[in-house]
Order: sequence, then structure tokens, then C-alpha cells
Amino acid sequence: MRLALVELLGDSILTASSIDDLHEALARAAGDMGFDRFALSLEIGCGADSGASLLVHDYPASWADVYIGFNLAATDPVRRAAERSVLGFGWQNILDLVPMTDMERTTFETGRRHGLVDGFTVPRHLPGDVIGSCSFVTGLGKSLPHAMLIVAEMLGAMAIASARRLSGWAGRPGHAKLTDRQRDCVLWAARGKTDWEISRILGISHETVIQHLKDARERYDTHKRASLILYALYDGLISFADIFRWRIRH
Amino acid sequence: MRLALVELLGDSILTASSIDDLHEALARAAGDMGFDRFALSLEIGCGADSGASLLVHDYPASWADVYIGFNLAATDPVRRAAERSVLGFGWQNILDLVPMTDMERTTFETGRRHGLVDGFTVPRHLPGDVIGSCSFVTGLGKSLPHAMLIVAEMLGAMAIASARRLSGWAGRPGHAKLTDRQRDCVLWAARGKTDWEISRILGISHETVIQHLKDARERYDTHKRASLILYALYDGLISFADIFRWRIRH
DNA sequence: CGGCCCATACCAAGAAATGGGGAGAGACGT
DNA sequence: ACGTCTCTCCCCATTTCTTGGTATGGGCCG
Repeated sequence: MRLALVELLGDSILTASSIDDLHEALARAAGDMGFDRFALSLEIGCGADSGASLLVHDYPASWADVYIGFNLAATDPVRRAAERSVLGFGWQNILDLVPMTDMERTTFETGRRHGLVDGFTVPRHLPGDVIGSCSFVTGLGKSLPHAMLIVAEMLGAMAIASARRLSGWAGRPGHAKLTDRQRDCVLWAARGKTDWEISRILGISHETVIQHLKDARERYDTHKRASLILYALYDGLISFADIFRWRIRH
Repeated sequence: MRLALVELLGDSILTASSIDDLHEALARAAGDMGFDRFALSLEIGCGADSGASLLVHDYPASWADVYIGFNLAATDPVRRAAERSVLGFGWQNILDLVPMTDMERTTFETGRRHGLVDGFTVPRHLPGDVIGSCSFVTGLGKSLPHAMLIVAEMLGAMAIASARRLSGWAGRPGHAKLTDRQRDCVLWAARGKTDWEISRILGISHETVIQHLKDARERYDTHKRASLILYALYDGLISFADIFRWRIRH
């Protein structure tokens, strides 16, 4: 019974007491589900603060060397798709989530030649805290175990939660918090307005807008308008919905 | 068989063609799992002003009125825990995730008096995009259907994905495509580099970087560097991990 | 009360981005 | 062979952003 599999394997993943434990538990889980390999990736503590990254996998060493050596993560479509999806996805369906550049296609094909033919990736994120994904991969001459994808979805999520716990990251120490007016200015800046336009919109002087954005940049310890916007967006102070003003119907 | 339940109910949730459809599917799912009620919340924007949100639920009207009227979301421990958890959690375990203030305890107790005694909440987030949670709730004299929590975890995630799609967030067609080089420049711009710094990093002339960004802006029909970055981010051409990762390594 | 935060307003100088031109080399497909 | 696209490079003028200051008034809290 598949659900018993979730509970059994899930327990060993959630109670792992070390990264090595987790490696072992995930390797067994991947095998039991009918996959050949796994990879768990965690980016911890992104945003204005620096954090750490964690990578646990049993990919071929040849591929791992190439991947890390040439920083292929930068052109890995799987990783990027993982940040645009709420649910797990098969690698065949990546194009439904994100467009692929030529470089990314190359990275994907290179992986395939190293034996990473098809896979199922489970994304799980906490804004301002962690960006995680867990992939289960099949090799040559094998197709994804479709009946097991639901199990993979659960186990992948558990693996990410477990890795986050093991990494000892207690969350971001302190959000840079903006005042209401600062946030207003950042929001309108994100909407593409100039300082002068913002001043007309908010009914305050041009110099005041400059001052608010100056203060906001300082709080985020950055010198760039674009970075300020990105930090505020990542922290959830503003959102794409705010920026593009899309209306959600009820 | 419980996993068959996931597949059956999950299908009706994922294929819902309207919010009303989704409401109906979730109500049936909650009942079939042994819960009494459900609430699905999609948050777009943490700021109070235009922060669009989607709320689908079958909570008692009396509670909904109080919750919205007094803006209890601001002191709802369930909501706050949902922003700090990777996996679904039972309301009994909220204290493992976040400390609770007196006000939050009051909100929690008030909900309990309105018949929301215990619950299981599934969080699911996409940084810069959506903060979602789906709760399944039991009433008086009933305990959580523990065997069904895994099913709830899956169905809750599906409900969030479905609601996100229905709200018009997913499936935005017509991506402007950038060339590889344009994307490189946008990415480094998102990392807070000036045009001149980008030229040194990519080993090309300052003028060329300016040209690439000029072309990229034109493709997205914008006149602002920040907007260009946001569009590329929204379209999935670059990601938060792309933007922030390099910091982690150095 | 004095200190702190917030919002408001102003000035000046330098750095950076933007918009308007133009141009050549190489790849690719029809 | 021709057009299209990409990547590369350059010039100029103008706008916008960034940084360094200063300053006033209001509100809140110990």
C-alpha cells in the first residue's frame, strides 16, 4: 500500500539525525518508489541576509563535478521551474512552467547524457527563509513511476522540512522593516514610477520621496533601487499583485 | 484506499473551473476525510492597503464576520505558523512552530468558541508571488482524523495550486523572450550590478551591456531597469535563487 | 521632560541609466 | 543569396538616481 510507504519512509526521513542519515533515508525512499536517484537542494536564508546552501544527492560523481564546477545551477531549468510551481512536476512538463533558454536546454541534455533521463521534482519554499527542491530521477530505459508521484510529493516535502531542521537555521534574525511611507514609495517605484511621479501620486514633494527611498535603501543595506524592490518583494512587503495591480475576483 | 481518495478528490479540486466549483470540491473533500469545515486563503501582498486576497471557506458566518470585521488575521496564530512551516501542521502543534502572544491566544480561543475546535493547516508559498494556506477543521467532540492528515496535506496543496490558477496568477501567456546574453545582463542587473560592472563580469564592453539591456527593455516594452527585472522574474527567466545565490557562495 | 521615530522638505554634486543614432561579423534557415 | 537574428561595439544628449548634507514638526514612551 502506497500510503504505508509514505508513513514508513517519511518517518525515517523526518527523524534523520544527520545529513548522512537523511542521505541514506532518501536513497532508500527513491529506490522503493521505483526511482534510481535523488537530489535535495536547499538555499537557506536568502534575501538581504546571507545564508547557506545544502546539497544532498546520489547523482553520478561525473555529473556532480561538472554541475558544481561549471556552476550549472545557474542554467538549470529544473531548479528554476521549482521556484514557479506549487506542486511537484515531471521534467517533461517544465515548459508549462517556464520558458527554456538554449543554455538551459544544453544543461538539461548534458544531465540526460549523464544518466539523469527523467525526473519528478518537489518544490517547497518559505518566503524569506528557504528555497528548497527535492528531485527523484530515473535513468535510461525507464519511465517515471507515475503511481508513485504522489508518494514522491510527500516524501520530497518531508525531506525538505527535515533538511531545514538539520541545517539549524532558525529563520532570519530580523526583517528589515520599512515604514508605511517608505513601503508606499518602494511599491510605486516597483510599478516603474520615477521619484517625481511618485511625489505627484502621493501628494508629497519630490525631495521627500527621494528621502523615503534613501532611508529604505539604508534599511536594506543596499545602494540600488532595483535591489531595494527585490528585497521588499522577497520579504513579502510588496507582491507581484501589488505591482501589476491585478484584481482577484471572489 | 486513502491514496485513491487523493487521486479522486484531487482531480475534482485541480480541474475546478471556478471558485464555486472549488468551494464545492473542497467541501466534499473535507467531509470525506472526516473534517467538518475548510478554509482556503490566498494572500497576495502583506501590506494592508491593496493586498488582494482570496478566501474560500465554509466557516460559520458569525465567525467570518468577526474575523474580517476586526481584522483578526493580524492576530491569527494559524496564519503566522503557516508562514513558518514547510509541512502541514495540526493546530495543537502550533507552539512548536511559533510562540503565541496573548492576543493570538485570544483569537484562537474565540475561533474555538465559534466551533473551530481543532484543525490541520497546509501552507504553500511561492516567494514574491503567493502566500497560501488551506485548513481543514473539526468541530466539538471530534478529534482530527490522524490517518487522513497525509491526504489533507496533498489535497490542501492541490487546492492552493488550483486557486492560484483560478485567480489568474498562473498561465499568463505571451512571455517576452530574451536572448541568453540579454538574460545574463538582466540577471546581473538584478544582483545590483551597474552596467559597467556587468561589462567587467561578462568580459564585454560597457556599451554592449547598455545595448543588451536596451534591447531587453524594448522587448518587455518598458523604460525602467527595475520593471525589466521584475518582468523577467515574474516570467521565470530569472529567479530569487539566481539573484541571491551568488551572495551565499561569497 | 528628553529621546526616538516618522513624515515632511530642501540643496548640491556626481554616478548611473535611458533614448537616439550607427555599424560590422557570424550563424541560420529559406 | 538574401534576409533575419544575435552579439558585439561606439557616440551623444538627457533624465534619473544616488549620496552627502540640513531642518522642522508631531507623536510616543519611559
